Amino acid sequence: MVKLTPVMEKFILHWGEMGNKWGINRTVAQIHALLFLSPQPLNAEEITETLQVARSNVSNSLKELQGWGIVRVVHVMGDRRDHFESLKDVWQMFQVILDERKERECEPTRVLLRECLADAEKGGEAERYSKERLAEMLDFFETMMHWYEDMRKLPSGALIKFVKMGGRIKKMLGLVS
Amino acid sequence: MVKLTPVMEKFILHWGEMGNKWGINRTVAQIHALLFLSPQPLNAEEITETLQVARSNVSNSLKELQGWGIVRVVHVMGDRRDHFESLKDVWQMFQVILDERKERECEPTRVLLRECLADAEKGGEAERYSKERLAEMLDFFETMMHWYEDMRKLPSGALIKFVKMGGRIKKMLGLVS
DNA sequence: AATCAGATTCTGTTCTTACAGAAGCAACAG
DNA sequence: CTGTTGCTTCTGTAAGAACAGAATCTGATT
Repeated sequence: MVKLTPVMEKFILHWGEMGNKWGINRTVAQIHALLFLSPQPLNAEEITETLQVARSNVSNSLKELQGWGIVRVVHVMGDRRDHFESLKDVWQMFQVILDERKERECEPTRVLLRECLADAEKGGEAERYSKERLAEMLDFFETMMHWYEDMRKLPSGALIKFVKMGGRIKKMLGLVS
Repeated sequence: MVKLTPVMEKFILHWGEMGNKWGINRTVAQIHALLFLSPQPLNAEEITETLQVARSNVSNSLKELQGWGIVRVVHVMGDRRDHFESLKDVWQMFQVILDERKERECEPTRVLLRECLADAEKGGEAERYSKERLAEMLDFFETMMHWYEDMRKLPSGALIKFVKMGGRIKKMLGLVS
């Protein structure tokens, strides 16, 4: 049985709320928070007891988290049960989440926008204005997604350094604009 | 009465689903999409008819959208009714949305993480590991939020140019790292 | 093969959120 | 002052998501 410290509890609850606001199931997020804070991998039973939710719920939530790629199964010697651990590197974790949301949500939107624009071609005058607006929207998506892919490819050290540069970017922009 | 073209309908429905996945009410997102695609501001009645939802629902959703700052009221000469229009500039629109989510969701998380770390100080050994993990998490939030604020401050033209540079950033990084 | 531990899937319940329609309120017009 | 228009708030209902517990499945052990 995992005894939650006050700090752990506080964070886990908040993370659940956060998840909720971003369209992620509350207990899924809580389990993620728990695994993130746990020094050792936990098995499903332990999670059940610690968070006081049904075993089945934990099972499904863990599957979801594995689907996102931020939790994985590990095995402990002499124990048949699956144990679960979260990615611990925060940068990597968010990168994985962003990758996933890009594929699941942005990519389909990009496709749809392209379709809409193609349809709008055939629609003549009636679709003129929509076409304009959606073209801008598509441009935005394309641009951002490309940009993300470029950043994504950087070795993670370089990326972090880059982001941490913050304000100094301005000067660089001066150089190239 | 606004007659939806096939393209408008397609986009509005998709935008509703999108919104949903990101924790935004489906009809709120649909109304936003409709206003985004509408060449003229619409009044509540027109929205009600076009999307086939209750008047009250439209009223509340519009308030929500105004709260986010991406829809505003305008008035038409000789018409007492409020009319509503969406921001039309996509870049500006997403900037506003990000600003808002940063304040509503990221900022409180940053605060909470700071609190957790302070609490963890007093917690002694029991909180050692949590402290480590949460410190990294806080660092991530601080870094990203600062970075966003820096980018945010750029004149929008410069920002767009910057993002559109995409891959060439790598070279610049080479320069400074 | 039978049993057991562990994990998943299924089913019905509960809780939440979204929503329609009614009622209420405010501004204006006659 | 009264009726009308438009908007918002309130209330009950309905749809959907989350969830507990039961049932089922898997595969390891004896």
